[in-house]
Amino acid sequence: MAIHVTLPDGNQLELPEGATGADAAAAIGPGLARAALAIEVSHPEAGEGPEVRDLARPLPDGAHVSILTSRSGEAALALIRHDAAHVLAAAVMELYPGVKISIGPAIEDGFYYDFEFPAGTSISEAEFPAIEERMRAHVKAAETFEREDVAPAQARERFLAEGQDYKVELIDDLVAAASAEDPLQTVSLYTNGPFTDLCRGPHAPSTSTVSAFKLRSVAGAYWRGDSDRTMLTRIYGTAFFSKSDLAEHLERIEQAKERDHRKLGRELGLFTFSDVSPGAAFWLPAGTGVFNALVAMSRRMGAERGYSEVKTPQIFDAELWRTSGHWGKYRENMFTLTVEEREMAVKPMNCPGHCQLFASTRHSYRDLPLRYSEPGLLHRNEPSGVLHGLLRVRHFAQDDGHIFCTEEQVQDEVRGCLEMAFATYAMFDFDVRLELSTRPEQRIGDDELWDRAERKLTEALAEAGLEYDLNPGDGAFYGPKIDMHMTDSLGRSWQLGTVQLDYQMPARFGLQYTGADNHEHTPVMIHRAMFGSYERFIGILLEHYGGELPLWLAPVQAIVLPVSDRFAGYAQTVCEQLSDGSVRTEVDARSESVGRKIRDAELRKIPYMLVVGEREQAENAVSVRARPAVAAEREGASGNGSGPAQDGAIPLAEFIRDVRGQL
RNA sequence: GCCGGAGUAGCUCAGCUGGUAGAGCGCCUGUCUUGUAAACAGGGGGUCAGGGGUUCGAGUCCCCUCUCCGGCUCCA
Repeated sequence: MAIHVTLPDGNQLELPEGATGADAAAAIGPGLARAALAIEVSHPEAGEGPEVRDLARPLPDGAHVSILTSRSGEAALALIRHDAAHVLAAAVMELYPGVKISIGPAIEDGFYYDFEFPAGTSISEAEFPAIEERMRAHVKAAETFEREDVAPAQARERFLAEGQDYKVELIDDLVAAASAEDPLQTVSLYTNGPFTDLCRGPHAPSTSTVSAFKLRSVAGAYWRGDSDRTMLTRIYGTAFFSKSDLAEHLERIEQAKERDHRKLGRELGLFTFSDVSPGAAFWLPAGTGVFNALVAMSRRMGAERGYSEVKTPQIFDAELWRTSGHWGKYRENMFTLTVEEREMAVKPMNCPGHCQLFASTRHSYRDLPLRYSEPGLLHRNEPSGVLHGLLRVRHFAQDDGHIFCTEEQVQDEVRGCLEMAFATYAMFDFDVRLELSTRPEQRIGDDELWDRAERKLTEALAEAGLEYDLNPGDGAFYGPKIDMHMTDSLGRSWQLGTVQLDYQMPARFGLQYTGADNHEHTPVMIHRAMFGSYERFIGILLEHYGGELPLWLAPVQAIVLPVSDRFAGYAQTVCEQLSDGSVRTEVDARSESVGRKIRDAELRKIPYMLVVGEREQAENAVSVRARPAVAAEREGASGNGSGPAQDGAIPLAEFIRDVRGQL
């Protein structure tokens, strides 16, 4: 009997019955046989989707197969990273007798393994060299990964005897998860050298492929992600097929550190942090300038779209938060205080204040939609461990807005929010990805209401012709939402704006409007933000642009550099004329060399450097040096793609006109 | 909040097993009067995160607190 499998090019391969992936590779060619790591098998007729399997497993007749080698991209990398996790566990078990192992998967960019070390043993990066040395020994030994399928009870007994409680729990859960009609027959064990692990697989034939690896960091991680359970020690590492790929990856990480917004914020003099107010940025003048430029943009765009800016208090009686529902669900994250025996809280969001505003007067359906905006200052008492630069703070400002409208208006309003969001993001070169989050398990309101709300969001997305990912169950407890995520220049994803439908809060606050039927109705509330928080958005922008902000956002847009003290007067004139033309300009009047002034301006990433001396003064001109990104944008610039663009002296009036055209 | 690590001048960091705190850059002053990424010289600057302890003596060892960093959990 022979079996037939189909190769990716459509050709059929005939193999003896019982042939394995390795046999298939060998049948195709000896080179491939050597390079093969695993095999992707799918069996469309049997309804079996693609699955990566060990080369040693027999192939089913009629399958479609594809051999994985080091050139198979992410799937192959994930395979050897998982191998590396086993090698790590093997090394750790040898070095630390009594250690308990839990799980060790491949992840994006690498792998980890979670351990419970014996009491009194703690691991730090100082131990990495010793662990890596043991790992290298296992790799050098080219230990084969042997798969064994055994009865769950047998595996359980084995791990129980070894004191591997986490493995026992995993087996128990696997057994429990299987149905009574279809009980779990076997679990698979993989052994490399002295180490055996409960593992679904697959693995490469041997540890020898894991040649370029590095342990990266150590961290705590809760067993099964549950904060009520044991904190395990997680060791992170990464692995590649070649030393050069590894080196390149480590280099990228170093470059990312250079773009860290916390570092850039300090270097560019934008903001600072202090022990006296953890989780809150102190904005320096330059950073405040960036902040205000964004606020101005938000105000302008809001005004163009029928928003009315409002201002509401920072501190409210607890009663308001009881009404909104925050007191019950969110109290731990609010800053509370007692004022003359009244319990009060600093606002963590603006919506209840806006509801209060709405309730302050009577409304007719003719007033709707009513769109309030407020760059509101918020405080949220985030747990200390989660604070992170500008990206996770306790004090921040939101470009917040709330729309009160009739149910019939919801769809148009949601579409309007999406339009505003895309108009906002168009100012930056982001790729924006949308996510629709639907009803969570914990929710208020009946299902009919949720059906309607979700349908309205879906239809608004469809009308706007937007693609989106569905995120079932991730909506807010009061309504479904559309979240907007961006991918930055380093490929990381960040959540920015949000559009949330809320049928609950208006009802809780007893908000009403008089309809055309002369009856009272409850409005629908839409919560929306484009930036999310200004702090977070600026942090993301800094990392995205590596600190080189677009011209219109740069705190200082041009700096005038007189070549000597004699031209300070002319420099001042140039500065004033630019400032009059709304270009944020400074003069570097220090008695320093031009080279020095250029260097300092470059380090501050100031878009335009204007050198002025004898010739410029005589001709009422400036010599322009521009940072590459800005030069590329500016018409007529002589930038050659790399390096700074330098024009000869051009008339000051012409420069001002050009720059204003760019703003 | 949890696990681990760290905190020395404005910044980046050095300071071996305990013996009265150092560099570079920045800053200030003076000289230089500068043509596209760092002129030269001199000077000021630190309760070594804060508090407690051990010791004849603590930046260094121990304990507590705070903050930061890397993760985990969380982000309604």
